[in-house]
Amino acid sequence: MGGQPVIDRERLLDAAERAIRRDGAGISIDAIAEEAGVTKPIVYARVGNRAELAEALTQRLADRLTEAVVLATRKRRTPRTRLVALIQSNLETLAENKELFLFVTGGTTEDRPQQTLYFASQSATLLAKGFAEARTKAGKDPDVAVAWAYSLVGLLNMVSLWWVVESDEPASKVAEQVAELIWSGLAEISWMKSR
Amino acid sequence: MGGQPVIDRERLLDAAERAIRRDGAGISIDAIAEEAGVTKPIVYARVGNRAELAEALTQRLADRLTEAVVLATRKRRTPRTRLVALIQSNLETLAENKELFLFVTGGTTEDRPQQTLYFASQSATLLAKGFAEARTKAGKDPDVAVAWAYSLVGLLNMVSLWWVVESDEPASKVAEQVAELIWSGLAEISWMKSR
DNA sequence: ACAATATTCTACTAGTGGTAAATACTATGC
DNA sequence: GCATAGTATTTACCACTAGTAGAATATTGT
Repeated sequence: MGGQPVIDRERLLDAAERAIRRDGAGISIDAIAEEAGVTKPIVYARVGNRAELAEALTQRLADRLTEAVVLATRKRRTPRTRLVALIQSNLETLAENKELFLFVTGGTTEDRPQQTLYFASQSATLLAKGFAEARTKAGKDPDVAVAWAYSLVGLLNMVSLWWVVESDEPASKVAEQVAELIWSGLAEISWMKSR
Repeated sequence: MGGQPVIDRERLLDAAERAIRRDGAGISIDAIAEEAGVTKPIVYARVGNRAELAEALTQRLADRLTEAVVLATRKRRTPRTRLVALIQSNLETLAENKELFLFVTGGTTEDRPQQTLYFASQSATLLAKGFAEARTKAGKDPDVAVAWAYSLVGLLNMVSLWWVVESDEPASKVAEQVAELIWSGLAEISWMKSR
């Protein structure tokens, strides 16, 4: 009784990714459906409205990101080199998934801020956990963990966006520069004369 | 020959701000026109399309932001307290202009990433200049300045977004926490065991 | 009064997200 | 083999928005 679905949710998300990669973040649901070889209502039946589509792709991108980061940091020995590797793999992964990144954090969904926060929280919660542990172990207040996590995720996001869209420098160089900031902070160079 | 314009560009931008404050970032151009007591084509004649409107409001918000920061940091003596003041005033100003902030960085304009970068660059170029000077003075490579500037702007943006949308903590507390990270960096607590 | 001209509004197009109702398809019971 | 029940899919539509062309209106110089 009844026909078989012609395409499942994962295939549809694959098609959505392809379409976004090809036509950019401003893609229409119709175009995604066409890429998948079906019509619009199918997309709504499988993945829901545009916000839910963005959410699903956010999940994918976040997974891809943490996977790459884990892979890249695993080989490094010292915390400092792990930090550089983390940043660099972040840059490179987001560059490889540029349009998807822009769709996920930018898309044309009404509740963009929520979307951005959702994307951030995927990475931030992990980080926050690590921070809280490390701070506790170091005998310091672990309360800073959440704020620090969002800080770093925001930092990485913006640097990635800037680098992907505007910079020509190699990822390794930018990663090293940013690592220097995150690692040592601003204390060394006492700037801020008036501004 | 010919009548006087019924409303000038600045008044129109004022009206746009009011409308956004009232109805949120997803506001339509029609609604903005209505708030201004005119019709849509007037908006296009005065400020251009949606992207240009966002750009103009971005400029306003960026100015407001730097003004507040300058005012807040002026009273502080030490670099460290100035940093805290900078962060806190950033948080508070963006909270006061919440919907405008969301419109500017989120809006529903097609080229959102460009828009976000534009907003960021408004603050970042200033910062970058300061960093370059300070680094040179400290005898270190000033090449890091741009990456650092975007890093900090991204950090501030995300922390602000998170704080404005989700956090209940007082601004002063979050500002202090974030300042600690930016000031001293991660070196102290050698985290990053595996992740 | 009248013409020239700037200004504004009305009315429209094109395209989007989203949905309801009609249609095509497939497996089963007889 | 064939009707039938139930599901998958599509067609056709609505509501809304960005953006624009051209009609209508008001103002001012002569």
